[in-house]
Amino acid sequence: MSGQKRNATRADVARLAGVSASTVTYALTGERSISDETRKRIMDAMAELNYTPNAMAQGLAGRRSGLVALSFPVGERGFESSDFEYVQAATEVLARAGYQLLMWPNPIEDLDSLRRIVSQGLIDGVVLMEVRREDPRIEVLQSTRTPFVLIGRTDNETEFSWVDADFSQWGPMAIHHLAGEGHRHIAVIGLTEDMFTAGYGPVVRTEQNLVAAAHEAGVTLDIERVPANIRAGKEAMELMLSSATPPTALIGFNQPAVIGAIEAIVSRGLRIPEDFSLLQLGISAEAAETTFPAQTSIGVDSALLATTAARFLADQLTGSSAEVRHFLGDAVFTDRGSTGPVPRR
Amino acid sequence: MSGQKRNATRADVARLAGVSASTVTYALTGERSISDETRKRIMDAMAELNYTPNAMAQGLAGRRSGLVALSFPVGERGFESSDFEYVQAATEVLARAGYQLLMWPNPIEDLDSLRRIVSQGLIDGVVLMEVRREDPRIEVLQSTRTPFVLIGRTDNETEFSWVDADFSQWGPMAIHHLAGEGHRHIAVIGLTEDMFTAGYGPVVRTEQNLVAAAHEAGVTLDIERVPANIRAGKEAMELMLSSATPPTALIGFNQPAVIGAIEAIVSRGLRIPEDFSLLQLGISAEAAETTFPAQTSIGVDSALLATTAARFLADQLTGSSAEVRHFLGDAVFTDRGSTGPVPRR
DNA sequence: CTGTTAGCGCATTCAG
DNA sequence: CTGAATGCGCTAACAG
Repeated sequence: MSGQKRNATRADVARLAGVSASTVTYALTGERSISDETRKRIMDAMAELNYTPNAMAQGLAGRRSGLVALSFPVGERGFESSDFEYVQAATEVLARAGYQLLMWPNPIEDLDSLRRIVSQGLIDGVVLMEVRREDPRIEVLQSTRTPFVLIGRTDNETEFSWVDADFSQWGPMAIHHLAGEGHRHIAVIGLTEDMFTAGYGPVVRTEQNLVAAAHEAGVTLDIERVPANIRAGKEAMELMLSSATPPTALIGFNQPAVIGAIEAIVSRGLRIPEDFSLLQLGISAEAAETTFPAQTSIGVDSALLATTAARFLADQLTGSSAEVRHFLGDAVFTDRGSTGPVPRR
Repeated sequence: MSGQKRNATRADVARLAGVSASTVTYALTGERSISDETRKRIMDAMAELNYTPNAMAQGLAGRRSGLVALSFPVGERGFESSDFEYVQAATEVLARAGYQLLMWPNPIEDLDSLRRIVSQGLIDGVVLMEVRREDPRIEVLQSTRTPFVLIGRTDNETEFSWVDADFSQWGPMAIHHLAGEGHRHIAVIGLTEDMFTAGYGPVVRTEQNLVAAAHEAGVTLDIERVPANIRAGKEAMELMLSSATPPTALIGFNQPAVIGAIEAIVSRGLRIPEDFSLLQLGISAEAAETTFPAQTSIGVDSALLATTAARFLADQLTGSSAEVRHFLGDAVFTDRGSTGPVPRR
């Protein structure tokens, strides 16, 4: 048992196959034609030696590492169960383009680490998640000339490629659905403004469009903006339900608060959806199905967003498209049975 | 505007500082002593040129890449909100040891990709999450001689380093707490057996210890094992509550099912904790606080586990400890107000 | 305390 | 269709 100390190198393969080292490279890349005969010998030798090209050497000699980083600042809001859809979809698309996706968990503020890792020549491109309206990571990537794509938008929408949900559709779709069921007085539980402005830029428009659509449909809105916690949602809902003309439906855009709202609704003896309709915006499937009752929702196809972002980046990296590209994902309605016709009184 | 085409190299720094190239390296690593005078000149030159060592070249020439992969098969159960604690803690510990943590999202079954990435010489070590009782990734890592540490245990506990929760403490701690509040008849909602055996190895012991502790404390147990979904939990709880001698407390080890159980409890008009006590095992803080009411729980300090795992691996990588090491994290009780004294009838 | 010299494993000219 | 020669940027002996 000598124990193979080191991995086989290209030279080992060349020797065993009886060809020159560069021929092995060409057999691998297909950059120039090779006789079937020699190719087979080389393939056999590679298999026998269990050869894997050394990524460092490839990276040094060539210009690319084959690595793409997904900047996923986990501290930003923790993980959401749906996030894995993004990751899986992006991983797959990039793999087909010859790139490995690695998740970079460091916080948005950790710009030094980001600058370091992209300056090191380790990373060919970056996909940014949890994008803020003004995102400091962008300057780092631009100044290091690193290709990148955003999942989300900054205030500056034109300069770089991004994909995002088309929030403008959400409000009208929600109103249309509930108004269609006869609801005329609808409660809205959103986020407090500071949450909005912090990073959730385009989301602000959701509410604007929602208000406009309500006007148009002749629906009265009772809007509460509360912090993202259960208690706040419960209190807000109790308040609205105890008004002289209580709402018959709730549009939520604040997951924890809606859980509190459900509690308030149920503890009043109201059944969902028979007595009260519930519709939530922008919630992951798992989160929507983890409450009781499950929540009918309007959101975006996360996997589609991620796939598109990955394709944008891959095209940029392979040079097949250098232009700035944008993509707005359509709103997706998912019926989980929490809405119904307005109750007859 | 010439536009700096390429990044500055070590040679550029050496030239500007008027020293030899290797001296620059030593100034960086501190592997040998350097006069303050020259060090300063070198540092200045690096700053002026905005120099960052090329990771590929470092990796090729040296033996290490400085990269550690966290095998985090996201498809396994999606993300849990608490997972980011693992990641952050491990990232930090490894950063201090000079390693960058990257998350590797590919599925457990994707052994080819795993083999490829570790054979490429890109990855110095691996931390495995979502460990199964028989985990195929281990063979790949062993055969490629890649250092690794498990978060979780396999059936084979002795051969490799791991960290894990000390599940054996959970049952007794739960019984002790509830018995101390006077509860004598306790419901248990666990997972169906196939879920156990699939991957959740040591967890089986949790129930064994729980049963033993109940015997000792003179507590009667009503155990239901159900699939991990809301409906199953609701039905199980309704069944148990409608028995002749209904339980006064619930120990849950099945997050979705407990949500259903809460629904069943509340809809009977029972208040938590005044009329009924609820205690859940192994739940993340966020999940526990996202339900209404929040759930008192017994679990493990995830960050501590991750920190320890990272330290084990770092020691292995830096050679400061080659031995196999194990760590069992103590049970942690977190009171969120869902348990109380048994109601007087 | 500092400089010189070999490679690390591979991609890519350049020749044939 | 194939081989030989250079160099990617750096580490680590080896020499002072």
